[in-house]
Amino acid sequence: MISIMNIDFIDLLIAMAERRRSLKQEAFLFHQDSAVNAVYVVQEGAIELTRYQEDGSSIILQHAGRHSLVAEASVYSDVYHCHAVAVEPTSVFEVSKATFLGCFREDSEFAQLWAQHLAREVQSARVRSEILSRKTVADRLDGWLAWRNEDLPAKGQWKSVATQIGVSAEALYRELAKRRPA
Amino acid sequence: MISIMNIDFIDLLIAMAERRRSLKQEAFLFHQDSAVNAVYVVQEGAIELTRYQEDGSSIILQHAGRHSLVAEASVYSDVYHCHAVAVEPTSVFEVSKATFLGCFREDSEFAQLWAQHLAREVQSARVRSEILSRKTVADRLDGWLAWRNEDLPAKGQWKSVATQIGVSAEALYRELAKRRPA
DNA sequence: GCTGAAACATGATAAGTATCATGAATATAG
DNA sequence: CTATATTCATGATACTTATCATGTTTCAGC
Repeated sequence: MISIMNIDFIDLLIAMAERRRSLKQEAFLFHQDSAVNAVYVVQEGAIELTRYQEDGSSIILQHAGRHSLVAEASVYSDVYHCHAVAVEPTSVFEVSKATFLGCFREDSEFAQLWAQHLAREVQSARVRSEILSRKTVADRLDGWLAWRNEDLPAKGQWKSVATQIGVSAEALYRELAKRRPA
Repeated sequence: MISIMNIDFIDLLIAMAERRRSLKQEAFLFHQDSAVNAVYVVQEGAIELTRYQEDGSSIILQHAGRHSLVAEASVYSDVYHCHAVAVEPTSVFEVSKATFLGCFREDSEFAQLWAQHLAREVQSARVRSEILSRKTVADRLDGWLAWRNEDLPAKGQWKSVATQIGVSAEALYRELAKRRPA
């Protein structure tokens, strides 16, 4: 592949950013049914996307952390199908939808990077599903380790791993203890 | 959006198909580390993508059922990073990678449809993750119902729902029984 | 109308985890 | 260096589900 393809799409988007917005915890980035005018990349903090149904039920669609693109699919919609709320103090980069779609149409390199980004997101989301469909903490941890085999564990970050693999921190500590050599 | 955008990308790919391949159960569609020359859409049956590590561990990357595109991310790779095996008698449509990338470069409508397809896949894979991170059968079923609220349940298909939400069929039947009015 | 296969259904048991509690080890700020 | 918060750690209990067993219903094909 061409060398230019190695640049990260998210970095590219950040470089293209036209604005920056800061949100207090609990503040909305956008509301369900409002018009889609821009795409956002989380600079710091986290945005949670939640869809509410008429019957009152709700479901989380995405938990977008640092350097995540918020609601990729919104690019292809006129209105948002979910609310976006900052779950902690958060700042985001903003690129207008017009700019984004313009680049996509005119710059085939940009289009390629965007598709590549999406394809990878698909892959990692699917892997997460497979990990979460495993029943025991041991199996899920094995899956997590098998997936990101390059960069091993994390120091002081096990708690966040617990969240990722959908188990309580306590259960993960116990599993880790079991694996520690005597 | 333009009306042409409503056509399904998968249907488009099927129409473009240059070949069709039939696989017996357990047959390989491709192997890890072999060159990527084509993309495949499942016509009938199912393909399971599994990645094996040096240490012997493995993880399922995708379970591609009818009308699923197999290993979207392979389009942006020279070699496959996983094995693809038919888990039942399966037939697939084949489109060469060259044709695919050519269309992407020259036909902006095709590119748009491809990105749109990927964005939707990202979304549904993320939703599945959120559902699977819920702990009880009741919560997962609620999530499943909240997600595909349009077309309700399924007749004679509850068992497959059980697989999707990662619970045993028995547990799902019990939950459904609880919800049935006296 | 049979027949075999698959879905549907429900009971009993074992296993694994969430949760609550409580405390030690670390880190971070002042 | 001390205060305070966070991670790390481990125990006990209740709850939920996987699994095995067994039986009923449904339905396509003959």
